[in-house]
Amino acid sequence: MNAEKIPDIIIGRLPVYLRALQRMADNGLKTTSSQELGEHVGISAAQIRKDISQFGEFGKQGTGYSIAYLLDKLKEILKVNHIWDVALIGAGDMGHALVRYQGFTNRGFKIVMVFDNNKEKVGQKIDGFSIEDADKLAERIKSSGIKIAMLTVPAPAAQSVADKLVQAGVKAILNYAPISLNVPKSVKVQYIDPSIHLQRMTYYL
Amino acid sequence: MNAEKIPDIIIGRLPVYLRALQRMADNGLKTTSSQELGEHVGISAAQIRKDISQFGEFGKQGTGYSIAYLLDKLKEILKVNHIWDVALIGAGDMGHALVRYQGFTNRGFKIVMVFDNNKEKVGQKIDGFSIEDADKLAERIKSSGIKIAMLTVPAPAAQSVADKLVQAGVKAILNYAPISLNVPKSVKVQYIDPSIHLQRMTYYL
DNA sequence: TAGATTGTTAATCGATTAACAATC
DNA sequence: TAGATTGTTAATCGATTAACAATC
Repeated sequence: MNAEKIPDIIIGRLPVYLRALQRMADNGLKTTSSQELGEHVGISAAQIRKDISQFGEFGKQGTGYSIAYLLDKLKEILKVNHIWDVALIGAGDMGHALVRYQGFTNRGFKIVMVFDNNKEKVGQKIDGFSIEDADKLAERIKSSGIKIAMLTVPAPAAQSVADKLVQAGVKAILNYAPISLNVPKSVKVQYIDPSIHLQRMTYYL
Repeated sequence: MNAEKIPDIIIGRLPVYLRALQRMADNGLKTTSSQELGEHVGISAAQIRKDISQFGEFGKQGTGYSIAYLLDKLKEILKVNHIWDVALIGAGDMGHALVRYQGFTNRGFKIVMVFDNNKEKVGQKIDGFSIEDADKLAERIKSSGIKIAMLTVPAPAAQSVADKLVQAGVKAILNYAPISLNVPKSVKVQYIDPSIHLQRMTYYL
């Protein structure tokens, strides 16, 4: 693997390649080419080759890429060749939907704790495990060594919860609250806000 | 407004500015500067000024931007100064969460139809309105003139539903299914896949 | 072998930043 | 006025594409 710094924009495309390759594997395909993969994900073949080649020589001239091998390599690069425990904060509708979501299985993640600050919800069960008191969040996350959290609390609460998560050692936050979070540079944040995504498209309508 | 083509990457930042400005307005602030706005959203002041200046001269030297005025202008540019009707396809957990989501109000969107292909779900109510039969999707969307859809169906069904949506005149799809969609260039797609977002961060852990 | 496809280089294209005159 | 901040230009930086030798 290349020791130089890989641009974040390339890292951002790798999960998309991974998802498409997994789909091909599920369909029983054994090999693919940058051309074919590119058609699936809507990215040029040249760019796919360039992206992949940042990490090693995983293809073969003439025949392309072994899907199984490239899958392994991408999982290793993205560190999803093992399962990450994830904490979820906010047991509202969105939190419930994420707890029940089947799409984390086989993609490297598992929700193992759910918190809410509403005392009436604490102790209730979602899909088998109990909602815990948000007051215990820092302590529980720190002692369990969890590095990834998903934030599905209302916007006004998001920053203060994020501060606690950072304090507890969380290094990656998937933020569903519609607000930009202020965190140290060592902590990564990804944003999911359906209104933002929709507004990105209405310009073109 | 500038007639030249605005890069998509700039369009993508405008909703983030809009969200931050709305928050400032809600907090009673009247004016802001590119510096201050930049600190809120994590973008350089120079870039914010450059982005905004693509569309006109909305600021004043010495005092910055009127928040109310810039909000109006951004809403106008993004065409969210009126409410768009949205169709939702897939009444699973995620679909339910989106129907109940409060975050579309005041941001330009309203879900007005929900479809599912499960005949047992058809006719059931979510938050006051009935789940409709997915067989009627094309017809209903076409006759209502809806241009925006949210897709919360399982991955294997997503492409064929997307084809029907395109056929029915939909021009913007917010896709929650974990698969890249193939659509004509005139149709915009935005992707929300929590596993993809998480995998984008694990590289750095 | 002949055909296909990689990995990589160089050229092009596009985005970001720094700096500052204009001006509120 | 003096200070602040915009809009814009030029310089820098970074990403994408095209092309092709290497080679399976």
